[in-house]
Amino acid sequence: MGRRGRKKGADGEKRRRLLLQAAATEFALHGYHETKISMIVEKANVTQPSFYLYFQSKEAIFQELVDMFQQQLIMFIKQSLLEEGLEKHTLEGEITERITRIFTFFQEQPQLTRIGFYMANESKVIKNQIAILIEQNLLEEQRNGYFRSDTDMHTVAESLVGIIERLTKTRLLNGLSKPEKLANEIVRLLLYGLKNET
Amino acid sequence: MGRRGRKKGADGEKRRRLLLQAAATEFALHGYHETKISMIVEKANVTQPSFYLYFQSKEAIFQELVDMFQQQLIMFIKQSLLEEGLEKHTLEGEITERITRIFTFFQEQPQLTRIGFYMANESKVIKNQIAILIEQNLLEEQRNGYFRSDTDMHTVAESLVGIIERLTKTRLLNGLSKPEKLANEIVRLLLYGLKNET
Amino acid sequence: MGRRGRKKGADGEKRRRLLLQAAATEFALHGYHETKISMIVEKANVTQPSFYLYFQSKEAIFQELVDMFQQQLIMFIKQSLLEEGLEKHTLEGEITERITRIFTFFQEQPQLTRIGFYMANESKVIKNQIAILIEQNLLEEQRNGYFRSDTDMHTVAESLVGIIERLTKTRLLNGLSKPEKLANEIVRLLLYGLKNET
Amino acid sequence: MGRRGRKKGADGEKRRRLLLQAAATEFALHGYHETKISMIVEKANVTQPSFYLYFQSKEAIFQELVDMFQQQLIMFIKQSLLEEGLEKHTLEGEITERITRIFTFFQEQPQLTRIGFYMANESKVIKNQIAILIEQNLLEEQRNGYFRSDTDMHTVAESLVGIIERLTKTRLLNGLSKPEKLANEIVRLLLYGLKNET
DNA sequence: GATGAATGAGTATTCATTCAT
DNA sequence: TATGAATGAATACTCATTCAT
Repeated sequence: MGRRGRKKGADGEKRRRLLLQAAATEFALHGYHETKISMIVEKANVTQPSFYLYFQSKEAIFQELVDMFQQQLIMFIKQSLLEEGLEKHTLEGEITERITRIFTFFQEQPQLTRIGFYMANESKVIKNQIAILIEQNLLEEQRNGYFRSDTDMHTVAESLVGIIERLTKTRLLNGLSKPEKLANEIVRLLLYGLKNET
Repeated sequence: MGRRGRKKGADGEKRRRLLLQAAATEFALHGYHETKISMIVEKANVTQPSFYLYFQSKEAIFQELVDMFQQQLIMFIKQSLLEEGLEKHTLEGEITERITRIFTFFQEQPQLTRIGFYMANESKVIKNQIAILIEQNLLEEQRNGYFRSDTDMHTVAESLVGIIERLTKTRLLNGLSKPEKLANEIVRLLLYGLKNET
Repeated sequence: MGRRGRKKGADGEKRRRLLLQAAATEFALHGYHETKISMIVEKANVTQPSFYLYFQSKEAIFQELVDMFQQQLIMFIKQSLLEEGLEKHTLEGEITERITRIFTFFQEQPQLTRIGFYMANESKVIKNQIAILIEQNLLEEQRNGYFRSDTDMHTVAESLVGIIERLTKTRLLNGLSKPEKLANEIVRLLLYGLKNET
Repeated sequence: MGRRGRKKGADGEKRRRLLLQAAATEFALHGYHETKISMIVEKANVTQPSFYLYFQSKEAIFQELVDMFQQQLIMFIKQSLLEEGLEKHTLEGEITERITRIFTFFQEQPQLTRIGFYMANESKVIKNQIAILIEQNLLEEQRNGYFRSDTDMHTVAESLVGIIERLTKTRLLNGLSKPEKLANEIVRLLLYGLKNET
């Protein structure tokens, strides 16, 4: 069951994970530049050369965290696409469910989210990918007649990403709101608008 | 015209502005850490020690740019509050106008916006202030019966900030959309929602 | 009289030369790897960052010394070619003169010689160039009938370079012999051989 | 066959030789400093700590290779002294034979030669020893009247070493010339010189 | 007021070498 | 005997900041 190249037993893997965890914490807290290798290794109780036993450079470990975020997020979304649609019978419920899941993922991975969704250069790409995914979904519903045909779904998708981005930061990651509640509020707003119907 | 501090004459002021402009360009382009003092002074055609004649530190000049953004934005918003409400007779028009103005300001100050709205630590505070302002407006309209009473205006305000934040980055600052168009789309979305009324 | 790019006054140039001199001494003494930047700056009475004010890297200053050696050597040889041939009437005398000059140059630049002729990667190229130059000279004399026609001048040229290389190290640079004497011995050996004519 | 130190068995010896061979290859190719222990052990398919089971340090293994070169060379020369002189009847033939043998040894041990003759600090000593040996031979022939009495045999010996040194590098080790040919050319040059007798 | 020159204090990275098992 | 893992000790290089003139 050779894990990764020629070396590293269970002990090494453990230490590797320890470093990744420490790095995640520090990066999430202080950002890339303000986080020094010395801070990471201190938190992981490891010497500085040991760090380079497991990671090529500071940039490399940061990138690895970003990749973890990205891959886990993609996996998470793929799974969501497979599971859902079965039980939820209303459109509103389905959309709410999808957004809830994204929030849930962010909630469960607060550090990776801070790093991959807010700090990395790739975060731009990641958000764009999400926006595209959302847009495709919206377009399908629009074709199915659920949404107004005069609305530019690209802008809507971008807006939704913006909303998620902001609420994640101001309400979710600090524990002020729960995924379900946030998703519900957003969906109601986007579906029905603010305007009083009277 | 006796204006003239202890030290710098008109020439000095010119140089100071030159440095601020150069710093704005560089910071907006490369971010805080990747921007070196040497890059700023080179762009401003000024020697390194001269820099410290006008600014205490790298952080100080960055902060000054952030402050400029914040103050100009506040001034801009205050003016908007005074001017508007006169001509626009519909609620939708008024809201659209307000958002348009924010976008317009961002469009006119792309570098300061990048710095003060996206890179600075204060951007968090700035966005919060905008969110509060928006929320207060929304709450008033809600009290006036224009908006549903069952909607949490805090979340709406935050959402709007998120939307503005994202669309500014992905559509406005790169010239893909104009303030009016963006504002219109947003307002329609938020007022009436996506749902097909049939 | 702007010397070199935009900056550096006389003071800077002085320090630059100081560093070059110190580096030459240290490199000649300890070789590239065993010479640390700290040794160079200490010898030059300069701080480490100052070093980087004048040279991009350790490799760069070493290369500069190598280039100096190479260029001075080329200039020296060119000059020799122009001057000589006028007074010296015998072939032997002319050849001796040329070799003497090379030794003289090495003697006057012992450190650069150690660096550029023995330590640098380019030394291979430099020696080859000298060998080619010598070979061309020998071939001409051969065509003129001064030298045996059955001798491979390429090998002779290479041999002469080998002789110069070794005698420079074992006799010249440590002051055991003088250029003239060495050149005389070599030329006599190469022209007439060892064999007793009886 | 009770040979067997305290620790290493036959397997150990094999490994030791493997390491020596790998080290020879790497040192010959990249030099001392650019060769890392990690490169040696990788080439020998051995772990890093194993290396230290057989050699005290990087310097030690390098030194061992240098010693091997030196001892083998001495042995080789001693053998040559015993064997020759019997069959070769002419002086020229005898000298040619001796030089041929040295070249042959270098050709058969290219890596050790590169290390011991060109890279090691001892190479200076080794070359000096060879020079002394040669000088003694030459002096004897001189006393026997074969060589001019007005020639400084010390310089001749040094010159011969220089020639061998250079031709080995530029013609022998890269396969451009064969020992016999090189030796012949050298001896003819040194015995009879370049000068056309007419 | 202006500048050429200088530097203190970091900071990532490397590598030979050695534990602990 | 063998090895996965660890590390002490350096080392080149950077950059914001400040003298001295």
